[in-house]
Amino acid sequence: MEKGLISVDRWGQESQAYFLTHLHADHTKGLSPQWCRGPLFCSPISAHLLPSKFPGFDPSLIRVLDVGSTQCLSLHSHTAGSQVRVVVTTIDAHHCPGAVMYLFRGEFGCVLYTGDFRWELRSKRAMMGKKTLLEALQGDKVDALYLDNTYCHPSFSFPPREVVAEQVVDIITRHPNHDVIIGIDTLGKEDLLLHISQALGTKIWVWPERLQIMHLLGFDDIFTTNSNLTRVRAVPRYSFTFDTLESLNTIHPTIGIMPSGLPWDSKIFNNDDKLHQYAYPVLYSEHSCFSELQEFMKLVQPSIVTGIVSSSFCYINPRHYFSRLNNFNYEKAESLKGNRNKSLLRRTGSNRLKVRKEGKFKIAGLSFHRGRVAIMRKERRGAKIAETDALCTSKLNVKMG
DNA sequence: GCGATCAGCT
DNA sequence: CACAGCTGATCGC
Repeated sequence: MEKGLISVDRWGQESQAYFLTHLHADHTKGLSPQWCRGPLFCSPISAHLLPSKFPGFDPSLIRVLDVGSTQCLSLHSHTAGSQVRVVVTTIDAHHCPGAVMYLFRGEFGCVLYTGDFRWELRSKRAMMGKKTLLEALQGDKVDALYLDNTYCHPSFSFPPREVVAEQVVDIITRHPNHDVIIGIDTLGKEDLLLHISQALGTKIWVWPERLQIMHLLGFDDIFTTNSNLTRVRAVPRYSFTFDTLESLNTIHPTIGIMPSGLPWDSKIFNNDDKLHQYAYPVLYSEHSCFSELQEFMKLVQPSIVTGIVSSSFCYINPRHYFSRLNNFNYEKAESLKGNRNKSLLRRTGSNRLKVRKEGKFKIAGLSFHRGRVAIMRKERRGAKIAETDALCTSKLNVKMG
C-alpha cells in the first residue's frame, strides 16, 4: 500500500487516515492528548474509552466505525495526485473491549490488519466476525496480512476462554476460606471476571481507576472498590509477584490466579524453581493460539504475511509454520519486516550505581514509595498505585503519611 | 518544571 | 522468555 495513505496503530508519521485497533499501550505509542495529525478511526468502545486514556484529546478527530460495518473513504493519494477510494471493513477481534481488525480494499488490493485478536470460533462473537470477514472478502483472498503472531509457535496451545473461566471458578470454589487475587491489565479479561462474579454470586474488587473503566464499559454493579464486600480482587498484573502473594499470606490465606497464554508466566510465582503453593497460573488468553492462527490462515489465504508482534520470542516468521498450508510458499515471499531480535540490540552491563532514594520503604514486601514523576503520572491518569497501596494498608492497618 | 523517551523490570 | 505496563532516569525545551 502507498506510504502516507493509511496508518494502523502507528501515530508518529504523516498519514491521510489513522486507524486504532484497540487501546492497549503497545498499540498507542505516540498517541497523546495533544496528538492531532489527522482523523482517527476506531470502534465505538475505543472511542468511548479514548478520552479517559488521553484527557483533552480533540474529539473532532475521532471517526467511529461500527463493528461489522463497511465504510467507503475518499483519501488523497500523493503518488497518483488524486483522490482514491478505500473501502474499510471493521471486524470484531475478540481481544479486549473495543478491539477490532481492519480489512482495507482499494487499488492496492486487499489488506487485512488483525491487530491483536483471538480466533475462537466456538464463540458466537468470533462466528459473527468470520461472517463479516467472508462477506467483505467476497470470495477473494487477502493479498497482505498483518498478523497477531504473539503465539505463532506450535508449542502454544490453550483451551477456549469459557473453559478456562470455569477452571478458575473451580479453583476459587476449592478455596472457600481464601482470599483470591487475579492479575489483570488496564483493559481486558472482563469476561473472565464477569463469569466468576456470576458463578460465585460475588462482587469483585478492582482498583478505582479500573472501576472507572468498568463503568465506562457499562458494568455498574458487579465491581467495587470496597474490599470488605468480597474476597475476590482483581489487581494490576505488574504488582502481582511471588513477594506480594507471600506477604498477603502472612495476613490472610490468599491464592493468586494469573490468567495468561504464556506458560512461563508461572515463573512469576516461582522462587528457586519451586512453584508457589498458593499460585495458580491459568491459560486464559486474549490472543489466538497456534491452531487458531492456522484456522485463520486457511480462511484468508494471504499472499504475504507480516507479524505485528516483534518480541524476541515471537519474531519467527509466521510463514515458516504456514508455508505448507493451501499450497502457498510463504518462504519465497518478502522477508518479515520490522522484526528484529531485541536482545541483539540491547546494551548490557550498565555499571551505573543504583541509588536508593529517601522515602522508599517496604511493608510486607510491598513498596510504598512514590516518586515525583509517579505522582505526576498519577495526577494525570488516575490513582492506580495509591489504591494498590490502599488494598494493602486496609489489610495491614498501616497509615500512609 | 514538563513531556518524551529509554532502560530495567515483571 | 515478556501478553502489557509501571517506574525511575535522563535529556531537551
